[in-house]
Amino acid sequence: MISNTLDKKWQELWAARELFQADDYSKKIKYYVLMMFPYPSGSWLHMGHCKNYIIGDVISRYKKMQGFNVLHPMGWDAFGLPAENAAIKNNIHPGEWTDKNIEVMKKQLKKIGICYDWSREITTCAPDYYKWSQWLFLKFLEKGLAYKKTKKANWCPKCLTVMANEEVVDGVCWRCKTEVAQKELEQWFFKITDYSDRLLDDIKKLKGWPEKVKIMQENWIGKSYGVELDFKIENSPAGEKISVYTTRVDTIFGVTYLVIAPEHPLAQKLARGTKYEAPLKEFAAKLKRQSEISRTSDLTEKEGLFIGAYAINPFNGERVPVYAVNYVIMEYGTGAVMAVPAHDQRDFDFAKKYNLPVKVVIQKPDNNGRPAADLTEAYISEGIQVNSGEFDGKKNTEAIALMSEYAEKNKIGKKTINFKLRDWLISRQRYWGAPIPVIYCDKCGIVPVPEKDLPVKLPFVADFQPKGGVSPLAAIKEFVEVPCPKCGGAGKRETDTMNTFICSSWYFLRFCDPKNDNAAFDIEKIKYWMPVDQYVGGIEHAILHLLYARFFTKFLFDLKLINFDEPFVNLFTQGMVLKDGQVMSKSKGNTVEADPLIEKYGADTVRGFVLFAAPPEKEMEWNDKGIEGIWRFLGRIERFIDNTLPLIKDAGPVVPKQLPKELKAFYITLNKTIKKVKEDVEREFHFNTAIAALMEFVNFLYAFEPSEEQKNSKEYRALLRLSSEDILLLLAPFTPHICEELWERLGHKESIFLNRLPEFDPAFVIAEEKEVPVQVNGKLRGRIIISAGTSKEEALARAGILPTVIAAIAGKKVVKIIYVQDKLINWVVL
RNA sequence: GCCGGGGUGGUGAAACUGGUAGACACAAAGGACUUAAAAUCCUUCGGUCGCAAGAUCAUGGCGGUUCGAUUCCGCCCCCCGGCACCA
Repeated sequence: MISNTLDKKWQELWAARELFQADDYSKKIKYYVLMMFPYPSGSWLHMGHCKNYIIGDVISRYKKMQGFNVLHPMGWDAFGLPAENAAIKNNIHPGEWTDKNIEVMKKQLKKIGICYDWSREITTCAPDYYKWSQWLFLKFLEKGLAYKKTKKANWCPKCLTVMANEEVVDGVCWRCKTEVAQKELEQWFFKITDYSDRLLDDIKKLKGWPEKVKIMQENWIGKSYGVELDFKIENSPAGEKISVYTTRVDTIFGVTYLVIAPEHPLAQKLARGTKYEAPLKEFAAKLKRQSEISRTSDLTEKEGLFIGAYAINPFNGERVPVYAVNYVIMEYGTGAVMAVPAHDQRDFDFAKKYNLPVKVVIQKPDNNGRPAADLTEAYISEGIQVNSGEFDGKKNTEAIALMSEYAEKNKIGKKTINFKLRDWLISRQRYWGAPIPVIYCDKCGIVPVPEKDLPVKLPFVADFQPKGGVSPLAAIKEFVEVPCPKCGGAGKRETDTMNTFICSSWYFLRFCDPKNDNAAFDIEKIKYWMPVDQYVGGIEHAILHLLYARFFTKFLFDLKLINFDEPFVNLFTQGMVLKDGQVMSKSKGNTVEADPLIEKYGADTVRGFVLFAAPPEKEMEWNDKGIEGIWRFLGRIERFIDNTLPLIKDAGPVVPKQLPKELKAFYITLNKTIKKVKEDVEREFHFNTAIAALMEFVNFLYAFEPSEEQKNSKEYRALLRLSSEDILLLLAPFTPHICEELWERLGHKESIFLNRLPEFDPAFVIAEEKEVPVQVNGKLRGRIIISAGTSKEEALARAGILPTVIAAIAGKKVVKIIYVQDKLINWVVL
């Protein structure tokens, strides 16, 4: 009876009754559960996707059955390169390709019984959505947080566009895995670095986020406390100084040379006109050709050359040579570093190679004045200052503070904070994205497109291939050539489009008010629905999307457009589905499609199996061996209810206090099951053990044999009916179709989802009889069954007569008896 | 290298604050029903010894704390994820 016909029947009824539509401003408490919306890639849904949406669906239905006003929307992150590539390959418009894919995916989501409020569906490539993405861009521009600059940017030679640092993973493009190159280009940036501190500090507020994700964000932001110190250049008529940044000012007396990035303007300037000029130029040129990854990999051998200059250590006046090296990068700190080979591994490696002196200034606590020649590696741990003038004898951890103060007082340096986080590069040289709404005018400069002219619609183009670092839009004359909105003179439209992460940085807000033509969203609706109570998605977005979404939220909070500054209260990152040890994905060709399984077993079995196989946060290696187990389980429930239907059709309510002993134990088993299922779901979504508890209960029902006189008693019949109903209610979020169906067979006219989950009766969750393990010296020697609350004396008496216990104690001296009421008895003997 | 998370039967996994290790399933074996098969129902199912009662070993390895450790502590091995010349 479990079948696709059944799936279809209920899916249609749910849709027709608008059962899962969220109600703005309902008096019920709201609950916003959101899945990271997908890119409509057109691949048939595979089990990896399904797991994700099934988890969200269970949460959504469960919350609904707890009486919440649930918002569970779905949309499409529909701008992006695959659509464009498909367009180039198959000569189909990206929009058309995207729409088709959305249709397919939507149908599939419905087929596994996911209940979204489809009336709120949004598509980021639709003008009524990207109009507001553009509007948000203008807000950033207005506040000075969007700016243009020329910078060496990450360039993907395959996608033919630039990308943000966050999109470069292990030196390759996160999407196409091509090695990323560097290209000097003028680009649009969002000043996310203005929010570095808040993005970092507010991680504390994210109590409902996995520790792992928070740590990843923290590392990405990469805040460090240090000192910037000025080293004067010896014999420099212009009074040049090299500024270095260090987090280890305590090692300043150990500086034996300075290292500077070869592209540092000062390096070039100091070498000018000397015999070092030419080699330095060559060295810099060589590094420029090298990709960022091979340059900054710590496997790359350290290389460098003396540039002919000496610098003076501001602490002790020592004269040290300046080297241009490959291991210092211009983008971080000041682009120059003081080298302390004794206490920094990189400097140590370099010093060994070029025979530079090593001077120990931090002594290991357990080692008296170890000579530098002895060091086989840098000593980077804590210790005591030596060879450090007036700071000798101090703990280095204390010296850091003292020496920072000293530097500030003597005006040779200042305390500085550095971040690894860089500004977000948001322009892309591609067609299928939201056009950046600005116009260039020779007279007025960069002019924002007036709000009334939004959206700047993507024009229809024939050739989607980007050319020479510019978007295909640049070839559309009608698009590019527009009058300047300010002076009316000749203007040129920006042809870059926005990074798609912009569209996904605020979509959760649009779901609260998806049809608004006058604003991105209405503040009152936002106040009602936001923040998202439960966000669910893949760990792969731990930095990219989640950091950007937090940034947008804080920006909108500052504009007073929203009333909270963190978007997601709870975050759940589900484990990926693997096949042959690899993430399931279309490009790898290792997908297991959901469709055939749904055809064979129905949606409920597929859902149940995915949930039962492992806890949801854990990654699972796909194997459909176990699917029969869920199929049988659902069959057992159906048969049980069908078979007992004559007995329970008109059964009355259970009156717990009047139950005879045997049935009371039955009732307690039911209550314990309710408690366990709800606890497991509410404690980190452990659906697997919740389902196992229900299986156990069903097994109990099959095994239970009432006595002759109870068989047809009204108490027994009431208990059977209650059990059947509670099983269905508890199981409904997991396997909704069969539960609806059986609920109906029990005689209910309304959807099961309009009912509350059962509550357990706290007076009936403790079994009256307990099996207690009996140990001798912690080793299990037997078990006794006692009624709850049996006294210590009686329990010991009962346990003490067990032959195994007598044998184990015989001839030994009893030292102690451990007794835990109703739980454990343990004799300690010598 | 650093930071996270793991390592439990043939398999997926349970064991929530230290208290009966392996719940619940899959696979396997046997049985019942059936002309037969499927479906269903019942039984067995970590290793070794034993007819059995039971004994003994067993949660990556070695130690420690404890009456008692999958759980706490120390050291080590392996796997997965993240970060990584960031000064």
